[in-house]
Formats: sequence, structure tokens, C-alpha cells
Amino acid sequence: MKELPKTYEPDKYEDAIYRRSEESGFFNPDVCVEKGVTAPDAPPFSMALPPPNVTGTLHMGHATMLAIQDIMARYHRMKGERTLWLPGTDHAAVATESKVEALLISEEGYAKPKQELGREAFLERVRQFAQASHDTIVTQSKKMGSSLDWSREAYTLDEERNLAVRTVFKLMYDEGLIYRGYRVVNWSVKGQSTCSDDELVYVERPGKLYYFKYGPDFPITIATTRPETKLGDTAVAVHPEDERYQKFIGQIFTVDVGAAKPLAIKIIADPGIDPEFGTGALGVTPAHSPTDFEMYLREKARGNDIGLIPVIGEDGRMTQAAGAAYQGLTVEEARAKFVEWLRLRGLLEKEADTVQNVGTSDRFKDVVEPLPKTQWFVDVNKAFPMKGDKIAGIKAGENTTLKEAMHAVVKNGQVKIVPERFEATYFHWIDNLRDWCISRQIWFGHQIPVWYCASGPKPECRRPIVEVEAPAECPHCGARQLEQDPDTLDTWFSSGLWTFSTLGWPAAKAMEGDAGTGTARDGRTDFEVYHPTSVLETGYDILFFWVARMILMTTYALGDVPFKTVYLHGLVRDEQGRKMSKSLGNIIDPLDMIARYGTDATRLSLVLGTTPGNDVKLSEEKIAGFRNFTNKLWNIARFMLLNTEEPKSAAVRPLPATLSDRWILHRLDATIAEATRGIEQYNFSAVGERLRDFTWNELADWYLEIAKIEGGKSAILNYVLNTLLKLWHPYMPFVTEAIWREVYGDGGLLMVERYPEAPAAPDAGDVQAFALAQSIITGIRSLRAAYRLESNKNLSVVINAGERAREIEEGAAVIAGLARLKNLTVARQAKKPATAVGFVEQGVEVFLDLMGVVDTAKEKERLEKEIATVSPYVDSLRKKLADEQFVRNAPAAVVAAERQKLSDAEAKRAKLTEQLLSLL
RNA sequence: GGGCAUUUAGCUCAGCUGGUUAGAGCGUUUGAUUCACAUUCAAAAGGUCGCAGGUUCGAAUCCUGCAAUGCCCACCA
Repeated sequence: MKELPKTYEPDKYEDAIYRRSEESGFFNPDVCVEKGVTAPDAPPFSMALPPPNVTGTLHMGHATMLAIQDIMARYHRMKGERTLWLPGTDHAAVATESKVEALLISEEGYAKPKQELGREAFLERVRQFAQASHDTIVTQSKKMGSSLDWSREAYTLDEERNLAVRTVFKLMYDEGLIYRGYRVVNWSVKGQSTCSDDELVYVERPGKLYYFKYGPDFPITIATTRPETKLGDTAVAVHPEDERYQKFIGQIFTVDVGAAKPLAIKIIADPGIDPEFGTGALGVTPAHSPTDFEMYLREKARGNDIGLIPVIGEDGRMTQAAGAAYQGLTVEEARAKFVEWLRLRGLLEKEADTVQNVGTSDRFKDVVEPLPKTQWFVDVNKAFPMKGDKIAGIKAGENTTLKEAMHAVVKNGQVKIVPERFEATYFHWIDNLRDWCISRQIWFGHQIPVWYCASGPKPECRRPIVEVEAPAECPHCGARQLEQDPDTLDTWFSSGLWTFSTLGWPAAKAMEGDAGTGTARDGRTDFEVYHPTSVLETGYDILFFWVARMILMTTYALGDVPFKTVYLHGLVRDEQGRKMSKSLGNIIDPLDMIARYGTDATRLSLVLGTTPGNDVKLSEEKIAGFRNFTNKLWNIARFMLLNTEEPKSAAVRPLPATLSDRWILHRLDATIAEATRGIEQYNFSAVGERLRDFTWNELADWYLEIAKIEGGKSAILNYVLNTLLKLWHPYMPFVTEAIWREVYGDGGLLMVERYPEAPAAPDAGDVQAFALAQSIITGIRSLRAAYRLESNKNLSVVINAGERAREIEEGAAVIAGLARLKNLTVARQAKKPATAVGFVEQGVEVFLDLMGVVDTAKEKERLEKEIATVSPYVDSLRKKLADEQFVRNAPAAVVAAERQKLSDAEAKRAKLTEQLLSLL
């Protein structure tokens, strides 16, 4: 017999437990197979960890994903599945680069670090920083107890992932899905780089709508919030059926607004124009508005080139084309100046206040300027032949587009999104998807695998050379002077390959059986064993950024899905529902909470009381509450150890000796069944709450108290504790593993024990008899409290049990013990003693003898109140059963149940009334 | 402007495909006790399930409308 400390102190155990678990090798599925924990032919379960930013630190969002994913990983591992949970980090291109840039400025006195150091030296500094920072996030992830296979750790920017990126780029280029084009892009002046549509954050701000004409003879007034761009207008668009303007369609007006050259404004028709808005006419600026640019493309496709005049440069200032008066001015200065110019000439008709929605760069935090630039794009509407026939509805070789393929895999159920409502959001995003600009003018990232032959004499030397490995010479002229495209790829391009690049693709696929990373021990590669992954668990906020792009890249490159299920968790907010942020000072740091309350408590607080896709309000009190629970579990173990002889880890299901034994085993079985079903249906919160209810309520508050009365529970306590630790392990890896070791010594790790399975359910009648005993006990306790008799140990109870006498007899000792009675009499027929008060529970009358302290008035009041509660219930049931419609239409079982309820309630009322009468 | 979600006890939230006298945790009130745990135990109070209609024998649950709140998307210049 062994005695545990009175309280569980997590920090004394956690680090050692993690170290022992990691060193055991069981986080690696190959080791599990080697050591016989997992059968070689066991079904796989795999997840890729959404890679945290390499320079980040652990926050509650990470903690949430780690907790939920670890629950799945540990559960499936214990189920005997070949479980791989693969970790990694993300280089987070812009975020990391600008962080290092800022550090070099503030700490080392550089003014312009990139220019001063040059590309290679600067990148070296970024890499150093990333490496140092990497260890922080990894160490912190381990603090959460994550059972990740660190031997397979990946990095978005390492050589294997780089190879995957270059390979996919070339594939897409060769099939025409990646193209280089001169298009309007989102340009961050501050960041001196493009950014994608999804990275824009729209901010509302007050603006002015200016109504003006280009010149005194121009027939149409237009409205704009950005007058300075009008220096680059090349058309005016009107609705084709707008009677006011129809006659002008096709005409060209030459106007001089002070730009470098007079503008030739063509009046064009576009059905997208709203005749009701403004003047019903839109000044078209193809160079500085994505929509106007598309209008320009449509016109051009019809053989009508209206032209495009960039008047704003990459430095955010007006260009030479804007005219001598404007060149070099900022956008704001040019706006004021042009408005003034219009006003002086009487061309400005009206100014109106309005609210404009401006796109800002999420990363660089400045207003994004749309301007035309030659960049690399992914064409989402271009047809390509599907690789393989794994996608239902699209045959191998059949032409499809990225949009169609992305749509298909969710529509046909090959990818399920939990909760389902996000599927609609996903489809909507696809419908509005435009070509994806993937090139960025920053240095830290995957440099685009494209080379140019600057000096080549032949015309084809002008074409980009796209290769997976750097070419030695120009294939056309043999020149060795090749220059690689200086741009890097959008970070989401590489993240999009994550589920398969981490499994060794393309190397593992090409070199089957070859040893090395990405090769499983049985000859099959990781890619073959684990792809597609089982579940992708992440926050709903990156559904578009990442989840959708993984589907895009995988359906294209592999003709397969990246994962079968997407589970989306909500955002962690503070008690008031606000986002946690440094500026609000409301951040709850997971490492802080782990230090104070333990990892298990922190994990539970992020999982219980939550639902998929909904935000979680977190408070320190909530975490503290789960710390109490952790301690409760510890003390349950402490109690059991004090009352158990020779605990055996290979606990055999014991035979129950009493009613309460049968009950607790029945409840345990039900809990196992619910936990299994719940986890597989992603109801992590419900399972946790069920386990807590079983542990604290049923086991600790009822059964352990009964064990003190009945005694001789060694075998059952051993079995229940053993099973319970396994059930809790995926949620609370540390305290369960700590107890396991304390109880069973250091023979083995709980994490590789087999998850419990429920045997066929025993007779439910046992539970009913126990439930009756519980009701009787609670009723007696309640009366005790009402009469302030808590410390009176001389109470006697008489039970008028009727048909249920036998059932009650079996629980009599328990009733007497838990209700702390001196005498208990159970009879088929019993009268209320004159000095007793009573209550009715499930048709059974219970009389508590107060030995003369009965307060008649109080008792009368109590009974009347009870009768007043039952009476309306009886009436409503009678009414319901008298209703022919109900009796005819409702299922027989429901009608029978209602009849039973009525007769019970009537009996209860009769007995209460009788008791009341006896008082008078 | 479009879409999605939320609205249930003082607080945080469960309530699956309609059939409970609507639940949990925290908090509150009252009481107990040091024999696993005060990071404990017992008991109690507390809700016309946002509002208004409708479908149904029966609605917190389904439908419609409205309101409040939050989020996402969008080319009203």
C-alpha cells in the first residue's frame, strides 16, 4: 500500500513525464510498431500540425490547437491505430523578415539593413534569428504535452519543403496554371511588396465623394472618392440601358485635366454599373482599380483597347504621366491639388460625405495601392487534366480547373468540414476567387525557381526558364549568365503543400524504399502510409488562407485530398469576449497558466465548455476550476491506493458483489461508450464533461463514499481507476501518467495502454434500484437541512416501500450510511410515525422521525408547497391524455410513458395529501 | 449590400434528427466536517429558453418575420 501526497503539484511531475514519454520513442509510430504497441497492419491516423511561426511564442490559440490535436493523437494511438502527428514550423516570410529588419535598426544601428547588408548577409541574419527563435516555440509546444513525432519535424523553408515547392511550381508553370502577367496588384508602399487579396484588411473611414466633369464640354458628370487617380482615366462606363447616356456610348472625348498628355476618354457600356449610384457613370481608371482593370481587360478582349495610364508609382507618389504639376506629390497632396484645380474651373459640381472601405495590408499595416505590375499568378480558371482518379466525379485525365476541383472535393464529401456551416463559407470564397498573385518582393522565403537569360541573342531567350534545379545555362543560346528571379513566393504557396511536403513528397514518392526521412520502416513511404491525412485541425480564421489553399494545391498536384476532415476551433477571447492583444493588456499567457495551475488544467479549460467553430471565453477562474478537478482525480487515486491491495495494471473486470458495484460498473461502461463515440464525432467538450461528471459526481461523491460503508472494494476500485486513467489520458496526459506511475511503478507508460472498450451493457434494472436509493438519500438529506438536523446522528427512517421493498432492501445499508441514520425500517406497508415528516419519491414514501421537533406550521407549509408543485403537473398530464388527438397521433411508447407519469404523479399527490391531513 | 453565427439561470455554456416537471460548471445562500481531497462535502434558491406569428396532438428544438450582438465576404465608383 502506497500513500500519495495530499495535493497534486503539476510542476513536480510534468517535465519529467514529457521527457520520459518522448524518450520512449512512442510519439513515433514506427517505434510503436517495432515495440508491438501498434500492429503493423493497423489503420493509419495522421495529422499535420499547423506550423506555428518560427519566430512566434506560444499563445492560447496554439494551446487550443495543441490540446485538441493531442486528444485525437493520444486517443487514436491508444486505440491501436498507426498514429502520426507531425510537427513543424513556418518561416512566416514577411512577419519574420520585418521583425529582423526592425531589430537590426533598433539594436544594431542600421538605417536600411537590407541595402547595407545585401541579400545574402541579410538572409543569414534572418536565418540565425529564426533558428534561435525556433527552439522557443518547440520547447513551449512540448510544455503543452503534445505527443508530436519530433523525429519527423519539418520546416517550410528547409531543403525538402523547398524541393516540393519548386516541383509544384514547375508543374503548374508547364501546364499554364502559373503565368507571368502585367496586372493590377495590391501594392504596399511601406512594405514595397505585393500582397494577395486575402491578406487585405478592409477598414472603413470617412471620405468624400466628388462630383465633377473632366472639362466644360464633357457631357457626363462622374463621381469619385479618389480624384487624383482620375489623371489616369481612359474611359467612362455607363449602364448599357441608361437612357441619359446611351447616345454617348462609343464616343471618344479628349480632355485636358493637367496630366502629361490630354486624356482620350471613351464612353463604354458595362452592365455592372449601377445607374442609381452617384451619377450613374464611372470614371474608369484601369491602372489603379482592380475592377476597372477587369473592365479594361474585357474591353480589350472585344478588340477595344482603352489603354492604361499608371499615375501612381511604387513609391506611393504621382508619376511623370500624372503631369508636371503632380509628379512627385503624395496621393493626398495630388488629391487636394486636383480638387482645387477642378473647383477653380467650375468643374466640381458637388462634394458629399461618404464612408469608404480601404484595403490595408495585414502585414505592413499601410493602405494598399492598387497598381499594375508584372507578377506571377496562379490561374484559378485554367483547365488542366486531373492527375489520377481519386477525386469522385472527376476522372483521371479529365479537364478541370482549380476552382472546380476545390469545389468538388467538399461537395462530394471527400473533405468534411466540422462544423458543417463553414462549407457554405468555403464555397462562397471559391466563387469569388480571382487569380492568385504569388510573387512577393521580399527576400525571406522560397525564391521563385525562374531564371532569365539577360544577354541572350535569340528571341526565345527572353522567355523565363522554369526549372526545379538551377539550370547551368540558357537552353536557347547556352549563355551561362543566368539570373534568378529575385522575388519569393507567398508564404501560403508552400503552406499549401504542407500535408504532403512533410511526408517526403516528391522524394519519397520517387525513391520508394530508399532510407531516409519520409520513409517508413516497412518499405512503404510515409507519403504512402499517411496521405491523405485523417484530420486537419485549425482555427476558422485561416480557412481561406490555408485550408482552402491546401485543398487547391493538393487536388492539383496529387489529384487527391489533403485530409478527410477539417475540424475548426474558435478563437480564444478574454472574459468580456474581446480579442486578446498586447495593447488591451488582456492576454492570458498559457505558459503562465501552466506554471500556476498545470498543463492538464490549462488544456481542459480550452476544450470543455466549447463547441467547434465558436469562440471561447477564457478566464483564469475557469482554469483554476480545472486545477481543482485535477487535484480531485489525484485524490481519488490517493484514496483508492489506501484501499486497494496490490494494484495490478492488467486489471481484470471484477465481479460485482453489491447493487452499488453493479451500478458503478454500469456507469463506467456507459461512460466508455459515450467517450468513444464522442471523440470520434469530434465532440471533445461533451466527452470531457461526461468524464468529469462520472469522475467527480458518480465515482467520488457516490461510489467512494459507499466504498467506505461497504468495504472490500479492492478489485473494483483497482479496475475503475485503471479504466478511468485510460479514459482521461488523452485529455490530461500528465496527471494520469503521474498517477499511473505512482500506482503501477515505472513498468510502462499509460500513453501506450489500450483504450478501454465497453462490454455489453448489464441489466438496466440495477441502475433504477440504485437511482431510487440515491433519491431517497437526497430526500433525507434535504429534510435534514430544512430541519437543521445535520449533526443529529439519532434519526430513524421508515420507508413505506410497496412493490419496491426488495430493491430498497438491497440498498438499505447504503441509505442508512449515506443519510447517517440510526435506524432504517423498510416495509411493504408502513404507516407514518406520529413524530415523523415525510416525502414521496418514485412512489415510495419515506418518513423521517424527528422525535418531537416537528413544527406543524412549517411542515404544513412544506407539504402544501410540494402539492402545489405536483398538482398543475397532474392537471397538464390529465389534459394531455384526455386529448384524443394526442392519444391517436403520438407514438404508443410516448402515450404509455405519459400514462405512467400521470399515475406516479397522482400517487405522489395522494400520499402527500394524506400526510398533510394527518398533521391536522 | 450579401452571407454566416449567436441570443437558454447573476456569469460561461450544454441541450443530436420536435415528446424532461429545461441541464452543467462557476457564483450566491444555508449548513457540515478534519477518517482521499477546504483545490472538500451536503442542501437550497435561481429560467414564461430574445420578440411576434406559424406548422404540429405536442416546439427551447422545425418554418416565417423582427430585434440585438458578433464575424466573414463584396468593384456603389
